Amino acid sequence: MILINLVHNLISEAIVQAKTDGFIPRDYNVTFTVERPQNKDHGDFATNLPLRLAGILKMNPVAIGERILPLVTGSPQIQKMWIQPPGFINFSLSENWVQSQVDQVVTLGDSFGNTDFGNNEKLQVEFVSVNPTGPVHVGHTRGAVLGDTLSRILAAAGYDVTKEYYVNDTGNQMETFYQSLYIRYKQRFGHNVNMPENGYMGDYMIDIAGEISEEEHKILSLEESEGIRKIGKIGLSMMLNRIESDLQRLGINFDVWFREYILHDNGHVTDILNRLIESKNISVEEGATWLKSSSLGEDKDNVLIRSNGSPTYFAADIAYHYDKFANRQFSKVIDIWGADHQGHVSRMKTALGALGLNEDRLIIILSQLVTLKQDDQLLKVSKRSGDLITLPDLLDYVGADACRYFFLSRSPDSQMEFDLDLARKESSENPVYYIQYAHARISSIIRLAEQSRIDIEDGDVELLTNPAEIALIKKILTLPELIESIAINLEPHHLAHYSQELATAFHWFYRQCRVISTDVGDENITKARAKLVKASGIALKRCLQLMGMTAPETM
RNA sequence: GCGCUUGUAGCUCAGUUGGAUAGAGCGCAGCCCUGCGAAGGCUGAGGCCGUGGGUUCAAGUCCCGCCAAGCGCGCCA
Repeated sequence: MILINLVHNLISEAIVQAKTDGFIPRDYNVTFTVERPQNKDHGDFATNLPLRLAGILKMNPVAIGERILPLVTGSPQIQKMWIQPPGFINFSLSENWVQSQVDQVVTLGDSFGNTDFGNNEKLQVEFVSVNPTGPVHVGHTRGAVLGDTLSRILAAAGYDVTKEYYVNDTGNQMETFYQSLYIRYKQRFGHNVNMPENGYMGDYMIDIAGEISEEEHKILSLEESEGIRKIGKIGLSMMLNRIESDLQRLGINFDVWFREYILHDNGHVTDILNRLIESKNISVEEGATWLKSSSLGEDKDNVLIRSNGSPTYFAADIAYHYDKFANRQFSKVIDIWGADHQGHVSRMKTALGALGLNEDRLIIILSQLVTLKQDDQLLKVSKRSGDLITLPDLLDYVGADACRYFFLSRSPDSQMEFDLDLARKESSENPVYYIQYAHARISSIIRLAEQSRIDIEDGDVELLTNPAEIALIKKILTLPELIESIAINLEPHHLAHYSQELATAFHWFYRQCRVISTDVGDENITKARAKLVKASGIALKRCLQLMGMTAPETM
């Protein structure tokens, strides 16, 4: 069991007892929190229960603590419990138990940190979903890293996770993409034709046009509309291949690439429309079909079917999300969207509600926009103008590991400025190297231990009594708790910070404690410490894996 | 105008959902390798937590106003 939950349970049991004893009114709903104090003098865990009870009991919090404390039963993990003003009950872990966990971590190996918290619940994370009209750029990359890392962590927390990319291969923007590509293609063969008004101007369009063989496809011999259709189909699949391989460079693979056109071809969009008509949430005005979202609490109504008869993106998106829940049976769906889609959030949820689904099952995380800075100038990111920094550009600059760590370590709802010069210049001072260095150092020690024929498995963990050793073990042991809390709060940026703290705890231990010693009489402590190093390596490697980063054994 | 998000050290950012003396990295000033990786460790300086009220035993955290920045408010996606 997760430690913090254990403490929580001990207190809950004490509350039940206190109610039985008549100390706390039976019908009073007691709320309290258990936290890890930042000050070491306050133990490993603390609860504010006495402070919370002070109001209703009209007693001094410390006095309340003195009544509650005897009701808290002991456990092998807890060594000491005490009351401290202004009214906290503090808990400290048993040193023996802490030491014993080193064996436990080594036994668990790569599965250390996993919990069964998610109970194998079927869960979907949909992210990136960049329109295939252009490459993935820096702004998308933030959401990509967030979604992928979150998926990895949720899987570690015991969920059955499906990673999905929604391909918007239909609609006006695609038509523009097809036309733009057709024009570029004709230009390539010397035709004097101009790009459409809002065409996609990026150089990648010229690249793609250049890769399409006229011998094979004979596009120029077709009538214009036919040529556009044909080259569009080819261009779309080339674009998707690029997106897929760019994301793979970042360590991201999807389980499902869901194509929007299927929703139209299979009649899902029409189905949804009928369901909404049945539920009387539809109106027809000015030739268009509207979702009457304003009567469901939204600011305004939204068009589902345009007056020209074609469904909007919104209509398809409703069908898509309905399919996730009703047909594919995900218990929860996490969508990661760019902040520019923020206006879409509440109407999407409202639509699901209108279809009789519990809108809380859809969780939408918005990642704020990324602005780029180079030479102290802000760069504008516009796909159509072609003025953009793409994911492969970024990977060439800073590498996948730094890229992932950089994006992951910031909370998604604060907008960030990506200084390209700094990211590049800092590469040797980036936190990512600090963490990876710790892993390389650990690997180096393990190598030396093996060469010296030290039997790590034989180490006696009870010899690990140095404060640096205990602190390191305790830090390692918070990983399962962290994974569980990320699964609840969906805030993976904490993992980035934890990794750094873990590396710091290790580096400090390394300075304080000689691990491999050839001195006579040091054999036992050497074996014990080598085992701790191994456990540290397991925890650190797990962090790096969850963050999608490499765990180098040398650097 | 309305809505969403943000404002914490010189810079980039955390802050365990209301707790005890507000933290980390970079940068800055020092100190530490004749033994396992110095891409490391240690010490120090640096804060009106945007601002003004409020809520209570307790506010960076919750509520209201104001200021500033970003985004959104299409029969685009």
